[in-house]
Order: sequence, then structure tokens, then C-alpha cells
Amino acid sequence: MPDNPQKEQPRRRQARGERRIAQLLEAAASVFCTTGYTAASTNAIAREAGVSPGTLYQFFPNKEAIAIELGDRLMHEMREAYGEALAPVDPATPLEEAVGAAVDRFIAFNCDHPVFFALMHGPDIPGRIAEEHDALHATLASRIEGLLFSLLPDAPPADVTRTAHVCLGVYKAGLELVLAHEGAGRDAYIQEIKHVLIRYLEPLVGDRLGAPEGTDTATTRTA
Amino acid sequence: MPDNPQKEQPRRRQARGERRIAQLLEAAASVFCTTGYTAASTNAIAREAGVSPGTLYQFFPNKEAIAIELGDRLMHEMREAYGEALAPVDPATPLEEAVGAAVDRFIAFNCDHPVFFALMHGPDIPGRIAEEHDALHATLASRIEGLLFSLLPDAPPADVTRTAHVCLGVYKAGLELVLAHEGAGRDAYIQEIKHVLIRYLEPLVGDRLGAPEGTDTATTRTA
Amino acid sequence: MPDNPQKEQPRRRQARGERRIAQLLEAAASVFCTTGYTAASTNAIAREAGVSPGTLYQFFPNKEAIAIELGDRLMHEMREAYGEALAPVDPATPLEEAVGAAVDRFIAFNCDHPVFFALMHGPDIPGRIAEEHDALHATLASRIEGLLFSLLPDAPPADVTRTAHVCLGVYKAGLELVLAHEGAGRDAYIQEIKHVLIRYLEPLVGDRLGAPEGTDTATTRTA
Amino acid sequence: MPDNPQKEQPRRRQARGERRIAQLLEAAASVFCTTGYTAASTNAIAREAGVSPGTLYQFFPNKEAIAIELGDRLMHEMREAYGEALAPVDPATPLEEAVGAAVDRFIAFNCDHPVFFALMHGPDIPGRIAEEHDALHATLASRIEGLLFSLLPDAPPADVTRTAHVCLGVYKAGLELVLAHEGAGRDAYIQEIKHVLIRYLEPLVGDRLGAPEGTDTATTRTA
DNA sequence: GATGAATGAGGATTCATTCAT
DNA sequence: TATGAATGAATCCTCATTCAT
Repeated sequence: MPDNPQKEQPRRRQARGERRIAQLLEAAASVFCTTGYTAASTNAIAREAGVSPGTLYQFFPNKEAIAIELGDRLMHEMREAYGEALAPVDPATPLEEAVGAAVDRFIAFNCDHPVFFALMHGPDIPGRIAEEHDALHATLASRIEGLLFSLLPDAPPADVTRTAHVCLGVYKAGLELVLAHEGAGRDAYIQEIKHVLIRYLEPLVGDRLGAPEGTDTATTRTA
Repeated sequence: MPDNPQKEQPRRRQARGERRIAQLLEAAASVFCTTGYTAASTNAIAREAGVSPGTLYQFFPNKEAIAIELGDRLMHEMREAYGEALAPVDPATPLEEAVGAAVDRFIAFNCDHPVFFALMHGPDIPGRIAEEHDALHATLASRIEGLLFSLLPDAPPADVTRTAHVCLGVYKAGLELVLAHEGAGRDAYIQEIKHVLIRYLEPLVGDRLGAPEGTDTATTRTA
Repeated sequence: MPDNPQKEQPRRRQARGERRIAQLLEAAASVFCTTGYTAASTNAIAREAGVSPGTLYQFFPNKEAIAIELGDRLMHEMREAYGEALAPVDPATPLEEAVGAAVDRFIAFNCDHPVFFALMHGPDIPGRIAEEHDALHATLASRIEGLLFSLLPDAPPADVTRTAHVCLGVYKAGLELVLAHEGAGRDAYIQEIKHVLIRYLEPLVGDRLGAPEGTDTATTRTA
Repeated sequence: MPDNPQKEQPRRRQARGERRIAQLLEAAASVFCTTGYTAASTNAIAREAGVSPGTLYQFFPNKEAIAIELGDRLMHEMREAYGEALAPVDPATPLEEAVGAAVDRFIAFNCDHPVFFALMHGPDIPGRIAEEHDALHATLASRIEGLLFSLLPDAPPADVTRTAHVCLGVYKAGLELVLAHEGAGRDAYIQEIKHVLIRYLEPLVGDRLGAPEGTDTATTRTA
């Protein structure tokens, strides 16, 4: 059988198909944002994309796959756009700066890609969280972990992991508040997130080289 | 909020009716916990309660009303059970103690009433948050606000409001982590929440009477 | 909880419900006959029954369940209507008579209940035949087996089982031909089935008491 | 049948086209066997063949046409492979031998070409049997009829036709049992089919020259 | 010819809600 | 009140078939 070269999976996709996929993912992002993942219907996504339901299923086997692909692309974009933002950090960088930069970038990314938030606040039910959200979450968590390791090379891994999860949790909670406000209020909340994180990490990082004095002063808000 | 839709009956409800309602709410709590609000079906709630769907609709006009009433009762129970726990606090109380106690009580309450979490991390979408969650959230936030006011009598109200929201956000994020772990891991996360909150609030409270010294030391973890 | 007596499965069904079930099964029978099991759609069944799809699912969890229940009722009806027709037979009964009576009754039943045939010719795929058809088939086969045991008390069980399956197969094949013809043609085919079966069983039964002579003559057709 | 819909091309098909068709039919055979005709999807066939759905429809106007062509080729193959097996038989051939040979060949062919069975025990409904099955069935029946004519030159044509149909029915029923078993069980069922047919035909054939004696003995099983 | 994309009606099933008893 | 029945739109997904490239 020398003449069925497409028998294997590689899926020679046409340009049109790629466009459709992008279209569908965009539509899915929009619908997920509007109605949440659980309540989003594949028909609604197809409608939003201006195609028939069948077309959607030509490219995705089910709703979850859409969310997964969306998450994957989001992660890729994040890596590309903010490249080494989360990469290990020069331990000499002041904590404030490191945290401030990371939060700013995250917030910017999330404002550009509101689905991110929708996907992270998984389809509810603590403990029975679906794949894609786990994936997003896990990826983010491990990146934060990496960052923390560069700041806290001597901390026990379990602690670093926990700290990373706490940071991510705080960030997500803060993001919700940030997105719920506009203008000055939003900026104020961004400041608060940074503040919470810095204050949380400070003692840990401070331990690196004996707690530097004056730290307290530096992070006391005036707002 | 004196006009909850399901309370327009001429008062003096029969005992049987009250029992039914309790039954239904209990069932709803169980189902919401298992499947999440969005995925919970009224039929499933009725079945779990051992009544027919018709009966359910004799007491609640729709699914949302169930969640709302559940939230209301939860708040009542909370007020009763933990009574003055969130009431204004003697400004002399050490911050650690106040935060520690509040967090412990919250956690305890949430472990006793897992629906609470399900309702708070509701089914929904940033920006278009449904009634019941808003209600729960708002009530909690205002209670925390009250608590903070007692600690920070001189802070601008807008700041206190924001701080309360941040605290609530941090707590919710932490709760998710706490519930996701068991045993020692859970305890460790509880400590982290407290730590985050204390460190976050410390400078604010410290401002009350000029920053007390030694604060840093007191909250530096050894873990 | 003394007041939710309906918590368990017994399904207190109302008379209306029973009527609906009968209606639905009748509709299903009609649709199965018209389109075959595989191609029959639950919507079509509901439509035929004059109810909404939801109503169908109040009584049956899925299409298969309908076929199963239909099969069960069919078996019950058969047992009631033709009662002991397939019960063990007086070994003294002439084979012709026994076979003739059994075939006649079966044919009559199948003409009264055409679904029977549709259900027996399962949803195709040899080897992967679905439950309900297996059930019907197995029940029939075991009844025939019982009948044969009464005729051939000394035969090895494995042989009796095989013989029973062969008889059932022959009967089903014959039934197809019978149903495909009308009037005289139908009668002729009925005769043929009987003839095939009698000739097939004759030597086995004949062995009982030394092959009676003249058997051949008795079953030689003149048609 | 010179006007099969998929043969209207100006004859002289390219070799590639022929290969494609063979490919598709092979795939169809495989899919029909696995899932049955009704449940088989043209997309699945195309996928199995390693071509796109569009390609499939370049050669066949619809699903049914595939089955029809498959049936036709099957008949051709049968004719070629077992050539004169079903051709008129020397009336002197002992019945046992003639039937035994015919059944053996049929069984062999069916084991080589499992689709045959799938197409015969088609997807369908008594009374509204689809084209392809009719075709297969009719062809087979007429061949058997021819064979019987050679054995029973004096029988009324209507009887021969009926007898042929009965034989075919018995054979199909038997085939189902044969395919459902393996090893010794299978062989035993093959014996049973032969036995049923021989005993069924014996008196008819016997009539040819006055019933030969000893017939009974010859066909009495020892199993 | 060949491909993959596109279609859209249809299939099974669910569910919030209403109704008759 | 309480019940089980009824609804019908909506869900996810499939499939025979057609179309643009």
C-alpha cells in the first residue's frame, strides 16, 4: 500500500482549517468569558464563530479539548510575550522589583487575554477540577516555583512548593478584584496584590542574607 | 433585604413546611458540593431530599432562590455560631491573635459547611456574578470591614473597604488550598493564610500607634 | 427522618404513568418493526406515542431499556398466552404433533406480536449482540432446551443445548420466510418449517425406543 | 443488471481508480463487519481506507451503493472461487456428498469473507429489506434453486423455489451459530447444518427413484 | 482526482419548570 | 400540599453528503 501516505495521524491541515481553528478558539474564549466554562455550549461557540456545530467537531473532539487547546495556546503566548519574565531572577534583584514586575506582566497578560482567568477558575467543584484547568494551574505554579527557587535556593522544596501555591492563590484572588474594578480602583488593587506578596515573601527572602534592616519601612504603604 | 422572594407567605409557616425547607436546603447543599451550582439540577436536589420536583417548586421559585436562601441561612448560622467572632475587636488585641482566631473560626465554619465554599467560588463569571454569591460575598466583606474598622479607626473608609476585599480574597484563595490538602499539609496552609494576612495588615495596624518594634521578628516563620 | 417514605426506589407509579409506559412500548414496537432497532430513534418513538421526548425518558433511561422491557413483557405474554405450550411434553406425544403444535403457537404469537421478530434479529454485528436480544434469545433457547430434555432424557446435555440452538435458528429463519409471504405461500412455509424440524429431530427421538419403522413414510411430503 | 449507478463512467477506468475502489470496498467490508451496516459511517469507511470522504463519494454515490457493489463483487468472487461448486450436480451424486460439499464450500467462503454474513443478516427489517441484501439473497437463492433442479428434475418449480429458500434460510441460521463458536463447537454446528439439510432434502431426492432403503441409517448421528 | 472543510438536520439525553390529580 | 407526569427547548455530538481548492 504505497499510496495512502495520509494514513497516519499527522493531519495534513489546510490553511483554511488553521484559520477556522483560530476563529473557533477566539469564539470559545469569548463565550467562556461571557458565560463561564461550565455554562458555555459548543453550539454557542460555533455560532459565535459563525460556523455550524459540525465544523467545530471537525477540529475538536469535545468541549474540553477546546479549553485545553485554548489553555495551551495561552501558555505559549505567555511564554513568547513575556518570555523570561518568570525565568529565574538575579538574586540581587530587590524583591519589590521582582514581584512588581512579575505582577505587572501577569496583570497585563490577563487583561489582554481575559479567558485566562475564566479557565483558571476551573469548572468549580473543588477536588474534581478538570484537566485543562489543572494544566494551566500547574504550569503557572511550577513557573512561580522556579522563580522562588532562584530567590530561595536554600529553602526546603516542600516549602517552596507551598509558597508558590500561596502566591498563585493570592494572585488569582487579586486578579479577580482587579478585573472587577476600573481606573484608579484597579490600580489600587494592583498595588495591594504586590504589597501582599512582597510582605509575604519578604521574611523568606530576607533570611537569605540575614534580614536586611529597614525592610519594614520600605514596604509600609502610605495609601 | 427584607423581600426575599420566598418569604412572601403570610408568615406563620407550618412546622411541616419549615421542615421541608430545611430538608431541601440540606439536599441542595449536598448536591451543590458534589456537582457545583451550575451542574446541580433541581431534580437532583428534590431526589436527594426525597421529595418530588413539584414539592421543591412549592417552596422555591427557582434554582437561584435555593442558593440564595442557602446563603442567607449560612450567614445566619455563622453569626449565631461564631457570634461575636467577627464583631469589633478590642484594639489592644495583638494582630496575630485577632487574625489567627478569625481565620481559625472561618476555616472551622467552612469545614462544617462545605457548601459555603461551593457558593462562594460559585458557578460564575467575573463581572456577571450571580445574586447569591454577591450576597454572601458582600456580607462577609462588610463584616470583615467592620472588624478592620475597629482595628484601624483612622484609616480612610475607601482603604478599609479595599483592604477588607483583599483580606477576603486572600482568605478564599487560601481556603481553596486548605480544602485541597489534608492533615499536616492542611495545617501548613492554614498557617500560611494567617501569615499572609498578618503580614499584610501589620503595617496598617502598626501605624495606629507608631510602628511597634519587633514586629518583624514576631511574624518571621521558622518553617 | 420518618417523613420521606418515598426515598427508596419502589417508584410509586401512578395509573397514568402505567398507561404511558404501555403507550410508549406500543409505539416502540411499532417503530422497531418499521425501522428496525438500530435505526429507531427515541424521538420517533416519543412522537409515535404522542408525547414529548422528555416524557419517554421519565420512564426509560435509554433506548436499550425500552427494548429490554418490551422483550420482558413479550416473554411474559408468551408465557401467559401459550402457557405450557413449551413445557415438558409427554414423551408419548408423537413428535409431529409436538413440533407442529409448538411451531403453530410460535408462529401465531409472532404474527400477533411482530416486534418479537425485530427484537430477535438483534442489532446486527455477530458476536456483539446487545443484551435484550441475547435475553430473548436465551430465554427461548432454554425453553426449547427444556422441551427437548423431556423428549431426550438420555442425551448428553451439550448435545441437547446444541440441538436447541439449531431448532431455534431454523425456526427464526423459517419465521422470516413465513412473514415474507401471505396466504397459501405462508402456510406452505409453515409446513416446511415443521417438516425440517421433525426430520431433524426424528432420528434423535427415534433413538429413545429403538427407531420405530415407517417413520420415513410418515414425514414424506406430498406437496 | 448492467446499469449499476456507479458504473456509468465511460468504461475504461484508470487503474488507480480501480485500486481506490478496491481499497474502499475492503475498508467498507471491514467496517461493516465491525459495526454492522446501519451503524457504519461513510466517514469511518473513508478513514479506514485512508482516503478523504470526498474521495469516497467520487466513486460511490452513497452508502448503499457501497454495499451493493460489495455484494456484487462478493458474488463474483464466489462464482470464480467456488466455480462450479453450485453448478448442477450429477444426479447420481449421493445427497450427503452434494450437501456436504456445498455447505463446506459456503462455510469456507463465509469465513474468508466475513462481510458476506454481515450483508446477509443485514441491518434491516422484515418486509422492507434493502437492495443489496435482496440482491445477495436472490442470487444465492437462485443458485441453490439451480442445484436443486438438477437433483429434482421432476419437482414443480414453485416447490423447488420454496425448498431453495428454506435451504438458504437454514444455512444462514446455521452460519450464525457456526460463526458464534470456535474449534470443536464450530465443527459440531457445521455437522448439524449438514444434517438438517440432508434430512430435509432426503425424502425429496429419495422420491426420484423410489425411496432407497437404509437412508435413515445413513444419516443417523452418533454424536 | 483528491483533499479536507463545511453543512445542518438529526440523535440521545437532560433539565428547569409547570400541571393535573 | 404533595406527587409524579409532562414539557420542550437545549445540550453534546454524529453523519451522510456537498463544496472549494
